[in-house]
Amino acid sequence: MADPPVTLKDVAALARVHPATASRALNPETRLLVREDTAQRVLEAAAELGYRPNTVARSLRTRRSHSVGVLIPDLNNPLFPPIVRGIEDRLAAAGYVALIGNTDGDAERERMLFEQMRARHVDGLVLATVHLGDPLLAESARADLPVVLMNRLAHDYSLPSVSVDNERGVRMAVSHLAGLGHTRIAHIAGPQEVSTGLARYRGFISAMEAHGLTPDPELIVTAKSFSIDEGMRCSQLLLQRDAGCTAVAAGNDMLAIGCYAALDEAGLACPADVSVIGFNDMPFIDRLRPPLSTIRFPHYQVGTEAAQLLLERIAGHTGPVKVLFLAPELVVRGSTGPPRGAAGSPPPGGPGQAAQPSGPDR
Amino acid sequence: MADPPVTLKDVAALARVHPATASRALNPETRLLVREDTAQRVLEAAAELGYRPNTVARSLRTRRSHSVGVLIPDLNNPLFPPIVRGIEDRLAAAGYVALIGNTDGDAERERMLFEQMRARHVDGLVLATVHLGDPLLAESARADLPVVLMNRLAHDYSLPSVSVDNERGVRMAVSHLAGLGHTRIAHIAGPQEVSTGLARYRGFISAMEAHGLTPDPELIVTAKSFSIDEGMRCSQLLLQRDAGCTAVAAGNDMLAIGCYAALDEAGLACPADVSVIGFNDMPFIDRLRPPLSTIRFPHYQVGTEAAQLLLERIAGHTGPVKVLFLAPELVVRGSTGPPRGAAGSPPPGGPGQAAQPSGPDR
DNA sequence: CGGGGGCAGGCAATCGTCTGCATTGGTGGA
DNA sequence: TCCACCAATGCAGACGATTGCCTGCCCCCG
Repeated sequence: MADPPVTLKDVAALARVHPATASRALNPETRLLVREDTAQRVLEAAAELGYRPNTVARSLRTRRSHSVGVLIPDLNNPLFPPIVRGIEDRLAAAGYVALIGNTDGDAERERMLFEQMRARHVDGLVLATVHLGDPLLAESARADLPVVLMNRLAHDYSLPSVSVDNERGVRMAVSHLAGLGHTRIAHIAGPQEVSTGLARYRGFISAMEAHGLTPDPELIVTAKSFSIDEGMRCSQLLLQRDAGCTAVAAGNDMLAIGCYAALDEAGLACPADVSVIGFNDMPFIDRLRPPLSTIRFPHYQVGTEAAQLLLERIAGHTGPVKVLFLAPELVVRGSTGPPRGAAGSPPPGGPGQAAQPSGPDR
Repeated sequence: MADPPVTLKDVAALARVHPATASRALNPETRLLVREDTAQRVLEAAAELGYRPNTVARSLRTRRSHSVGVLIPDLNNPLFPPIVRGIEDRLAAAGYVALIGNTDGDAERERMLFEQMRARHVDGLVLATVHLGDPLLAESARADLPVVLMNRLAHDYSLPSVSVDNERGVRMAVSHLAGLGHTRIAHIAGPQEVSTGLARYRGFISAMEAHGLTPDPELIVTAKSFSIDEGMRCSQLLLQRDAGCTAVAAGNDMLAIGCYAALDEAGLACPADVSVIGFNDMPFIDRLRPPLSTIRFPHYQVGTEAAQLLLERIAGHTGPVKVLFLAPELVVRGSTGPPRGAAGSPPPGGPGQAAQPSGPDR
């Protein structure tokens, strides 16, 4: 019933050559070691039999699995699907596949998955889960396992990584709000143990100062995680303090969603009472009411670039470490407007307005 | 620099046994062939050296890759991340990994990915992309490759599959709308080449009849794909026809989002002018304004069950084919209410109301 | 006419693990 | 005392592809 698997030996037999010759003929790298007509004969034989090389055997011999591990916090976070697709697409083009692992932010799970990946002899790793000073990095180095960081960075710049320019993104957000006339701008910061949370917090501080505004500690709350619940909790805190904030720059879109919920609950209107701006431009975030103004970055491209960098390391490119920062972009939608009673510029865009190229942020 | 990899031979040497014995001691299945104390010695040696079996070599020998292929249309469709996580989690518990492939609805891409999977000697496949009468199914059968269908079904019930009870789900939606007093209920049907689109369409027809309502062809539009754009196009068509519809049962949530956009554009309010109900209860769909009423089904569980079924087939369970239908559930949110001017029952729920157990749908 | 050189392709080892079969040593029964 | 038998372990051959090395063979030049 099941077809007997076709092996290299079968192909060789049909082409009347030694398996070794067949192997060489089939491999583009070594084809030139074989006479043109012989190679042709082998190729035909392979086609006729429907030969498919056994990747497993090949891997054993060449010590290349042509697979890479990808560790992310949670695929359910809408941020990741596009990134993962970027990775997978780029990898597929090079004959690689990705093994996805979800850590759920749990260090133990992360370690377990890491072991799993090693056992499967992945040729490299893309890590989106790294905490500042993660022990996995040292271990990967010891094992000579190429690693690329994504989205988050290690504390030094010693590893290839792809990330968005978080500082710059937040500056764009703050500039936008300040330009609308806001002065009491709050920040819901992400967790400070991960580089994105930290970078955006720093960006916020420096952007405020650059605009001659003093960041008020009363107006800064730090979330324990990038989640809707935490966004809500932090926003409630902010509202309770009653420090007169008219705009909120959230650490990411999830936190912004939580902020929406808190405003709703408090009977406040967005953007009439409080403007909100997010970060990431998650898929479907433009379908909220009001559509969320946010900082976009090219998710898919983060994935492709990360894969590209990793493939280069795997191929043995040993040049200087590349650290890529992709440019963020301000997307003005309906959640940001001038503060109540301001005689300033009119709201720059209604719902559904097209993205606006990056504003004057430096 | 790089650690020399620890092999079975190394472990055997340290434990002063033959590699074969070490192998048997390490494998729970065969451990009882080895004397207790010997096994213990081997285990200790393995632990001391940090031995990790080479999965590649093992696969070559046992012809089990401990990996399965998962073909889905597009990971960016929010429906899939939870399902994929379900699959991955269940598989991981059994020592398997998933290779994800995105077909983008393209038959050629699908075929290519299928070949890729076969080349990698996956032990089985989970297919969420099957078109009615897909040739891949025959091919998998020829290759003795276990297959589980997900979300969509083949036209006969000859393959293990996991799916939601679509007919019943739509009946629940229609019952809900009819119960609110709607009689002019439209349906935006999904593509009829895939079983979900077809089943929901049929469910709609029969549900209407069950409520003594005649389904008006004027009020039924078929989308070419489950996308926002198509939902918008179909809704516009519906509104142009001006056939007096007061409620729309969309083939899925994406189509419903498109419907929102079309209503917006036409200056109509939901649910005051037109009620809308979706299908799937996608993540974040409850954050729309108004929050979308919809039919929920347990995404994650679809994934775990599919993985479970596949693992059973892989393990050689050869019993009767299981076809699983998971129960849908009506989730009433803010997008459905009584038709304008109806003196009927008050709207059953405001925004954010909790899910309501399945209504009287039969 | 002899030897050097280069091209094609064959030979065989190897990657690390598993497993059918052979071998050992010990035990119990006739 | 001898043999049959069992349990525990060793042996060696796969699994399928790759690759360093070697052998022919032909050609060219001296």
